[in-house]
Amino acid sequence: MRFKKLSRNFYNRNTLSIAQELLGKYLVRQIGQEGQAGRIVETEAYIGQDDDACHASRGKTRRNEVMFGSAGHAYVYMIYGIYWCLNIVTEKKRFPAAVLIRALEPVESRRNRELEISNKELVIRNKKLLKNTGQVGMSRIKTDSIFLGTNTYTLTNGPGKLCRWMKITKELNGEDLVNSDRLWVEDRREKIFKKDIIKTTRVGVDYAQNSKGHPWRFYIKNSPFVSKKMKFF
DNA sequence: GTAAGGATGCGCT
DNA sequence: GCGCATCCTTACG
Repeated sequence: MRFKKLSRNFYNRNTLSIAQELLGKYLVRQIGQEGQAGRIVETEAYIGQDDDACHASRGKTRRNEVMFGSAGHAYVYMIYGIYWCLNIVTEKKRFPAAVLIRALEPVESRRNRELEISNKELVIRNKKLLKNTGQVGMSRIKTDSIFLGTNTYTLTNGPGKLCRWMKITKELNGEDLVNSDRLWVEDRREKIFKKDIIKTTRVGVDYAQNSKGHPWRFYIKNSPFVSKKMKFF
């Protein structure tokens, strides 16, 4: 393996720091010889029982018990009867907190056989294309694109969609991302600067009277892959 | 462009 | 029963 998986120490910290530092890291899914990787471009923090938008706010249940365990594990839950969402557990044991992965920039799919382009080059290439044409080219994930009948652009710009693309389901609930060979996050040594991180309120938590206004959503400025519609130009 | 509604499982009151 | 950390399609102007 070329890149280092993020360690327990990375996850066993303050959730707001982790949510921001996960931007620019790479989520990797491996299924036998197949797999996908995506650059994380959008996250949200859910922190403890005082956060009334957090699933753990009303205590420990069968669904959310992973959040109460040690950091670095996957908390996967079903939403609206159709979609799965992926969180990564943070903070010390017994403190329920996690980071929701909301959007990726897809960079690899081993169902394609074009593996010669480096991720860095691909990201640069996408930025250039975006600047010049307002479009993003994603030749390497053509197979998935055709399979889903949609643009690569809109393949992973939402928590439900990225799980669909990566085949993340209940099966991975509780998976230890520090040791897993099925799902992990790796550092490809890309630095995201503070000035390029947008902080705003979390999506879909209007019901949370106390914490709905907290600026706990983070995304990479100007990324066309975030879940909310972006204004170009 | 915006708005409304449907699909659908399951956790919680 | 109700409502959800979603997403897509349809119906408007």
